[in-house]
Amino acid sequence: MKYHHGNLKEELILSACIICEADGHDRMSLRSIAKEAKVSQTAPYRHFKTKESLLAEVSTRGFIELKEILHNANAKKTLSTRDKFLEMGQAYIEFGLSKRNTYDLMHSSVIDKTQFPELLNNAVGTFEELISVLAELNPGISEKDLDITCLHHWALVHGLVGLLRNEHLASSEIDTPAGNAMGLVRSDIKSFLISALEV
Amino acid sequence: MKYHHGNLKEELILSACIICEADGHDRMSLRSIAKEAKVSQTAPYRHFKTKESLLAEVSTRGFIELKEILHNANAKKTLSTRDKFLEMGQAYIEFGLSKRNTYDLMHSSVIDKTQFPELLNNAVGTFEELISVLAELNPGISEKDLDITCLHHWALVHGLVGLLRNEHLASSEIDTPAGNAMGLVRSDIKSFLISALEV
DNA sequence: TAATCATGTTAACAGTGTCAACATAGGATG
DNA sequence: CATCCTATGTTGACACTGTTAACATGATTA
Repeated sequence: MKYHHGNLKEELILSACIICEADGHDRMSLRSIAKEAKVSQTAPYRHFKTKESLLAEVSTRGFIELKEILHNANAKKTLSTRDKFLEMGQAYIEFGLSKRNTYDLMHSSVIDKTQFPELLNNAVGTFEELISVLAELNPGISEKDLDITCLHHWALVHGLVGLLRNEHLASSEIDTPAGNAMGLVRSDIKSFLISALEV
Repeated sequence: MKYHHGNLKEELILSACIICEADGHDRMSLRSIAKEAKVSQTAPYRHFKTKESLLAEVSTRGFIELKEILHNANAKKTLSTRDKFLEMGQAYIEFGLSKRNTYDLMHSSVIDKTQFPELLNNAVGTFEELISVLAELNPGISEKDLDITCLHHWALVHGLVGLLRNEHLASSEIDTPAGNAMGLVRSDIKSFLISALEV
């Protein structure tokens, strides 16, 4: 057993990503991931000033992955602009629902993004992927209107993720208008987007 | 100093509401609110099985307050249906931004809503307030379409709250399209709603 | 009056983030 | 090659957390 691990920082981040997604960031302890890396409980402090800064790293990677997903959707050259836009919306929602807890962390207030510039940049970058399709979709639109339209659509998909994430409300076990609507939308996200975005 | 407090449960809930809003639910400790009530650290356990169930109470009250706010907006008889709808949207967003941390808790996954029926009912009830205006605004709409339209608008305002909550992104200190858009929308929520909802 | 039961307390447990003090190893410098 | 420095690891400790068990008190009720 060698004293120095060699690749501890990266391994801690990867473990943290897995545990955050599996259990939720609030149930992740530094000690448990240190244990998993077979390292003492304070070893992570050589690489991360606080728990928050490890979480910031996890969050950053989440945004990077999301950005890539959106970028890939946007890069499907066989699709029309409209379809690329729909594809991005759908991809966004699917990311939010499949990486539920990670998505949660990314929008959580436990991390002060101003203290982690790289995180902030990547978070803002999500917006820029959206901007690029929307600009293509609305030629001649003013910059201001473009920004606001973009925020509008971001809010829509972000909000939908937030509501659908709530399995309790969305579950069809509960026969309520809210539950029914969520069931319907969840089963056919694309149709919902088409009607909601009116594109 | 009397042994029995007399009104401990209610006082704990009120303290919890205040602390949750002030510091965020994750920074609230049972012990600290017990201390504030000048009671031993385990006294709360006579009234709440777990910390989660106290938080559930706080969340429930949040939904009740939100429902009332929406109901009041909807009850302004001098307004047209359209204006009542806009008023509700604006009231919803303002609640989300002013009761930032409470709103956070209400949509947090730390509470399993299926275990707290009253909470679940009140959460779902928010939807029903929205339903009622939307039904008035779209006479003859099918129930299914009504539910989905409602979810659509709920997602929009919910998502907007989520994004604007993120002061880091929204702050105009950062000169990015996202930051600019958020600044604009934040300063005139009603205009945004009018254009976004196209009503 | 006596018994019951809701509501309080104290003591303890395992778990947490974090810090200070110390240990080790490997690379840079003389 | 010897030495020192620095990055990276460890141990031990602190104050704090949620939670439980065992016990105390006092109001209600039989």
